[in-house]
Amino acid sequence: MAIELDEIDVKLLTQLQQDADRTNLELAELAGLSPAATLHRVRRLKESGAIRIVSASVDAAAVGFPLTVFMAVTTGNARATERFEREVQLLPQVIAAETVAGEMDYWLTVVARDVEDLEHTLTRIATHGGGRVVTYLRLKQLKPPTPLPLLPSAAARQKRRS
Amino acid sequence: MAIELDEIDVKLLTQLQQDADRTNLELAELAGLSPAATLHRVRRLKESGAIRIVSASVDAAAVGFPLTVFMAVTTGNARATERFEREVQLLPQVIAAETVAGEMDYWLTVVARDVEDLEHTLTRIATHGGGRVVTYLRLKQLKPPTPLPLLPSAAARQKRRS
DNA sequence: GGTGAAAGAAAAGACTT
DNA sequence: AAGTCTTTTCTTTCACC
Repeated sequence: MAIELDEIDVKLLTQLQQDADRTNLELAELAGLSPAATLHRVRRLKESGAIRIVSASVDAAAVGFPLTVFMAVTTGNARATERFEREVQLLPQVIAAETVAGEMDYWLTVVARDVEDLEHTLTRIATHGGGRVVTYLRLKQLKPPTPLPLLPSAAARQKRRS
Repeated sequence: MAIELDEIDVKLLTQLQQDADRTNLELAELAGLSPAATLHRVRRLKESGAIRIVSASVDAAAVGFPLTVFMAVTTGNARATERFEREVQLLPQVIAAETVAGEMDYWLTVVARDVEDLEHTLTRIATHGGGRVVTYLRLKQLKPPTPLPLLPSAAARQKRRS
């Protein structure tokens, strides 16, 4: 199931999660590998699906979205759920949505230019299948996204020993 | 406050949020701009802080973390809060944390290799300042992270007209 | 702030160990 | 699977608009 990673893969993935805006040469030096081998490894990590995408993280507040709100939502019957899921896809202010198991059914990330914009999105959700909706206004990042605490897989360690 | 963006900036930011793993040449073509001008624009967007970081998004499940859990947490007094915030920074399984205003005080993203690993993290949080803790097991992505619904700023539109 | 051309750097590929 | 070398391609800088 899980992709086998050796020490070098772990190094590469950890670096790339922190900063993917480096040249292959810099990355090679950080990993203690030749540039060609590094290129090959990184390509394999992308092809295997370990690396999903490389993307630029934009500062929402800096580009006109001072409000970020997290919303926990429940839906009722199947009809409401379907309506809700469709609305989530349609609303551009909903920049991410997850299905969850627990006290609520969905977790949304919503951005807004101002309170009016936010209220509009909230209303749309409430009137399109949203049942109970709990909102949390994002105040600040306490811990900015960190790399996954990766470890070389047992198989990779074994391989290295041989 | 907000950085002024014109139509081209919006195009570039939208593309880079979706895929930053393109050459400057490809990006230039998508934006309808010369490679040199594109390079200049992107550098400015990074320097201005509109682009925070460029990073690789790793598939947690694919690299050995089949469980992702969101946790809403409240803390009690100032002492508990301080302990909690310290613990969040220390636990590598907590890969992101936000301070929020609303029914709860914090929103955490936690990854785990198995149920035992998850239980360990939960216990650490509960015993280090965590008050009420509500967990939501992530089932699936309903809407994968989309680019911000950016618009050219009024000033930039004005400029273009002149 | 944009364009176009030239120099420098990096990535991709073939071959060797 | 990794290292070296060569070719190709991209990035970067500069002068000019």
